[in-house]
Amino acid sequence: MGYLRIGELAHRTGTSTETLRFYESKDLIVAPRRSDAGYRLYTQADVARVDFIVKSKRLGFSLKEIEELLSLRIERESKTCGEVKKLAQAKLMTIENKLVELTQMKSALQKITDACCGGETSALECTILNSLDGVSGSENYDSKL
Amino acid sequence: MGYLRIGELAHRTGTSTETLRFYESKDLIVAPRRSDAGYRLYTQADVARVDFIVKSKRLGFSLKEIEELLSLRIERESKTCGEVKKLAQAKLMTIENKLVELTQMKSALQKITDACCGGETSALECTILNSLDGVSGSENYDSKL
DNA sequence: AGTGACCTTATAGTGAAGAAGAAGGTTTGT
DNA sequence: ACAAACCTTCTTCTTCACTATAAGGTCACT
Repeated sequence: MGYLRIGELAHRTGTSTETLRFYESKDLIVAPRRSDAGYRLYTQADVARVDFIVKSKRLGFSLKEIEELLSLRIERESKTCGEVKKLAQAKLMTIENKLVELTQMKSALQKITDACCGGETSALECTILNSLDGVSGSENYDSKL
Repeated sequence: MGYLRIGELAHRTGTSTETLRFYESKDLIVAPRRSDAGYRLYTQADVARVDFIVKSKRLGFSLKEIEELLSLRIERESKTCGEVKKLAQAKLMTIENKLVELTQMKSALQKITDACCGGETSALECTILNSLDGVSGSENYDSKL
């Protein structure tokens, strides 16, 4: 009891059974235990894991990057603690960069909605690019790890 | 003078000439004026536009969504002001959602790096999924416009 | 016993976003 | 004048992330 079959997991995470099998083949989700008939049986932990994958995808991470994020774990006795920390910090920088860029985009969009239909005082022309004026041109950002 | 050829624009934006022609074919960048020989001649405005495209891609927007963002412009006499505002607000919500999720991810990663190698007090096991514990399971987020 | 909704593997196909290559014209430096 | 480094269009190829199809097994219900 308490186990989910693949269709139910797909439903709960907004994915599809094909996608879930695909993720398993890519080692993004651990191969779950099987029923006598060979059906995949998932747990709540799998729901959380798939939710994380879906979220991360929305944020522009590739499946490869998501695998890296999911593999981040500190274990006692781990010999690779330094590596974990290094990778985690690299990911943190990536995320902080995304946060900055998203925030810029947000304020640009807000400028547009604020100027729009707020009365007859609206600008002659306002675009998202104009709204971003003076906010970082090309800043030679390098996302390579 | 002042014009860039396609190679230079590619270099400045961290893209490639093929990518820029591809974006033009997809109407993400406006077909620029040509030299007598037929070479594309770009301006600073094009640099900003391509920079925006590159940034937006990093944030997980598809080329189709980026086209929508770029088409957002308020013009005086515009008959579609209401639509502009509606679309801009929808995009704003998408962005705010991304901001929330990124922020959660950031603090989860920070938990990991903080716990890691800070001494012998590190947790038995800390993963990004554990760090996200209690922070929104599946929240039925619907990104459809 | 049969039907329909589920599940299995394996293989092939799709769409997005480029990347690579062919065949040729242009520009710049020496 | 000629080579190197640009540029042009057009067509084909690749990678990623699914998506669909085929052929069959399982489960619950009537």
